Amino acid sequence: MPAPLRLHNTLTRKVEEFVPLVPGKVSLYVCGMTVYDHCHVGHARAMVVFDAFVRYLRLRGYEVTFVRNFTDVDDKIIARANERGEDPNVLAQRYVDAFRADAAGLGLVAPDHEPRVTESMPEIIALIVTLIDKGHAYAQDGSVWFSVSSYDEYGKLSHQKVEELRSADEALGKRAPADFALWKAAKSGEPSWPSQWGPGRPGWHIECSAMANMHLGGTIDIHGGGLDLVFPHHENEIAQSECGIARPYVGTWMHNGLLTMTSGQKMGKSLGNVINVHSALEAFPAEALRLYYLHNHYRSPLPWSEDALPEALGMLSRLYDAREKAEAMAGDDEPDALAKELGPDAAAVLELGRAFPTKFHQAVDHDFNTAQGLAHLFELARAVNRFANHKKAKSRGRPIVEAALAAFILVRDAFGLMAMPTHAFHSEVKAKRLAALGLDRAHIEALLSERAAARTTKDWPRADTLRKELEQLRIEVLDLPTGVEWRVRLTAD
RNA sequence: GGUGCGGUAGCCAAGUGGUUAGGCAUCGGUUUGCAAAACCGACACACGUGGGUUCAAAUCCCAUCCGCACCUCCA
Repeated sequence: MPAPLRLHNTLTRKVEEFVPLVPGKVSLYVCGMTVYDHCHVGHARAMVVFDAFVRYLRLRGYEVTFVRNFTDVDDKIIARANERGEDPNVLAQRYVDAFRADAAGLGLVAPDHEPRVTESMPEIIALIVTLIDKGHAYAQDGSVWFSVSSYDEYGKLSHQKVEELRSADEALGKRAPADFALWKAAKSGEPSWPSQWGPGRPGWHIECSAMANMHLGGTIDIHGGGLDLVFPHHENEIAQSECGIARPYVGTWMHNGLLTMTSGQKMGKSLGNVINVHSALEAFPAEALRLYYLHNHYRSPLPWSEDALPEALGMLSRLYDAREKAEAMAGDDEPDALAKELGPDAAAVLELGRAFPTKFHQAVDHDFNTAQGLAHLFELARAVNRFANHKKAKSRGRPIVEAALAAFILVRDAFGLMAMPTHAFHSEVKAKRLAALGLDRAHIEALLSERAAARTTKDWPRADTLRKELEQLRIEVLDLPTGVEWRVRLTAD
């Protein structure tokens, strides 16, 4: 039996027990990208949060069917293509490819289905026909509109009142200001598909209703997306689906908070303050982004700043280094007796490691509180480090840290963090930081070997001069018992 | 104007009425040839403000101030 979870439901605005329609199975639909530009670090938050959520559900024993769409026909795509004198389909495909590269870079698990609007046209048209037949929609001059007044629960997700809504697309043949397009009559030069109302294309919201139904069936357990989609997108999806397919449309609505700039404003394409995933991944490992997202609660706004990724990378290094110390320990004594012999720091690691799975799940089962789950891991890492200072830890400590090592594996499986061997992590960090700062590896290595030579002759002044020279290049030299290591400093000067 | 979310130490931040969450920064100490990392300690009587309920409030209630988002481009 999968573990019981509690999730915040936007519909009720409460954290409630999650009960899937079919015990043990979860159908999950997440709104994907509208492919008219690169994926930025705000999109990536939604992608990573739901990626980790899928991993966690599976770890907890649920059989998950995960669908994430591409919206590849849309006003914005057409507008962008016209600006550039490019075919909209070619432009959309280019950004689909770019997204796939970013998704791979971020280490996202592949959805079970990744439907595209252009490949779902018969289902979309069929749904519109049903809505017209049932009296929830009307055709006018080659377009089809959803009649909001035909659905008296409209507004239940976003708590908007129909009378309060401003109107857009006025004078296009709508009967009421709040009505929204299901099908847009083609204008010249736009991509279009034949239909009984004439050539045209789907409105923005209908595709998700149709594609969710195609791949997951009438009622879906969880629908996710960014908070900014609550209105109008998800509100309209509910109206379309509940009038045309099934009620309820969705059991639990999950919305992630938005990335904000330090000024408090959100990051948005329209504000021109975006950082692309691609450039973030050139300078930082994907796990640093992942940790940055997951060390906050998914529903909170998340401030972006220059320091966000360096700080997250520092935190990640801390975890990797603690794990490495534990991995390096040997010994095969009976753990409880050994803990008694080695003292309170050993006993603390043993106890924290053993308690970890319970504490971790308790935190994360409660509305996916990844921040609190990770806090427990940091607590454990500190205990490991403290214990590792003991003289006998390296030769005999392995049984003491065995449970702590299992904790790192648990977090890896749940969140996709700590998935690399430590040396691979550090060499990826080095490569990316060197590239980002434009540093020359050969030059650094020459300075390092010169310093090594000075140290063998105990020429300390020369060694220190070289250390300072390297420091100015942002290279930190570590004289470890196992040999000389070096790292690229993360923080700004 | 309408609908929501939020204000927790220098900064970010979790908190599900009852024992120092966590991270980052700065400053001391241990350690180190010098450093770094790590550990220990300080910053720390933290919860926007004013009332109320309670044996007990960051948490519940009322009022109030401030910030942000959404109200047909948005993850």
